[in-house]
Amino acid sequence: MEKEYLGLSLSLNFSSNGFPSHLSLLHSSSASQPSSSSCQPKPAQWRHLLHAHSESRPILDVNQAPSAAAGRNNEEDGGVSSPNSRASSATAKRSTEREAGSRGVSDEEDDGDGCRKKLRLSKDQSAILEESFKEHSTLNPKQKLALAKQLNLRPRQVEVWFQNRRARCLDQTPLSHLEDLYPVESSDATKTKLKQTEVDCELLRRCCQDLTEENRRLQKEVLELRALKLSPQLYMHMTPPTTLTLCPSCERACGSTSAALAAASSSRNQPPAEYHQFLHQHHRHQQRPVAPPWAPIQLRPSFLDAPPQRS
DNA sequence: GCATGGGTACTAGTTACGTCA
DNA sequence: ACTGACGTAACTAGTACCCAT
Repeated sequence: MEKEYLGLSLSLNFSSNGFPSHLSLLHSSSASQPSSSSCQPKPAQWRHLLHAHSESRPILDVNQAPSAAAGRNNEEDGGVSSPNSRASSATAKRSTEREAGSRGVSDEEDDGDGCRKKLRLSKDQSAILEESFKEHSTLNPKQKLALAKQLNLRPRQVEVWFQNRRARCLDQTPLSHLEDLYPVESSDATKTKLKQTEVDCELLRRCCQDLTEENRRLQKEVLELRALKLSPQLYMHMTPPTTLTLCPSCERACGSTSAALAAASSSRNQPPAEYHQFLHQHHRHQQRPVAPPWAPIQLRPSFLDAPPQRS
């Protein structure tokens, strides 16, 4: 599944807590804050409400093994044909339930226990699951069944645990390549998705700062060049270069600026190397971290005539 | 070879329960 | 005893891929 992670806009507005608005939203929702729409019961809530009003079912001890849980449907324990049968059947059911308007009720009857009771896995169960996760972060149907049998859980529970575990563990993130450029100190060694989102946010904030600074510097440079253009006696003394040379102080072509100068000089027959040296003599080069790995700044060849861009 | 539909397996996001300070 | 924060099990919705037709 290929995803375009770097489609993020850099025109993010950072709120007072340092998070872009949509990330703040993510942050808050992950912290289980009730959403605005929670006034109206969601399907699961309907299910819960329905169950709360029906006293016909006995309360089950969900920490008991499936075989011991009274009334539980154990169809999955033999789920050879459908390792993800519950999810799949739920997916298949969704459309029909939507049409029938009987959402949520049929699941109960399939499950046998009605409401969502939360199982707390024992330390042993968690340890075995962790061990298994270290070996392979995904399970094939056989492994899932074996693990479920070993742990006395339903295969669906093992499956859910692995899904949640994968969500919690992020080794590679879309912005991980920026961490070398912008090291972020983290107090906690364990990477959760939420923590990684915070780190990503910090990376983007720093990149944004750098780009703003770069933009300011370039605008200043354009102004200087424009002023230079208006004083003809200055480049009367300059000899046109035959080749474009590297800047001796920074040992690079000074990024897009020199490229734009080269482009401009090729069309205007102006001396870029001398301009460059002049700039070095007249203002200090800022040594920044390596430029962020996204699109280089494109300047029009006629940028010397263009009015300064507003940031 | 192609379109199509069903099944499967996954991710992202959300909800709700259990625990703890 | 109560409460809010937090971790996480369980859920929904959506998507990609595979395979049979």
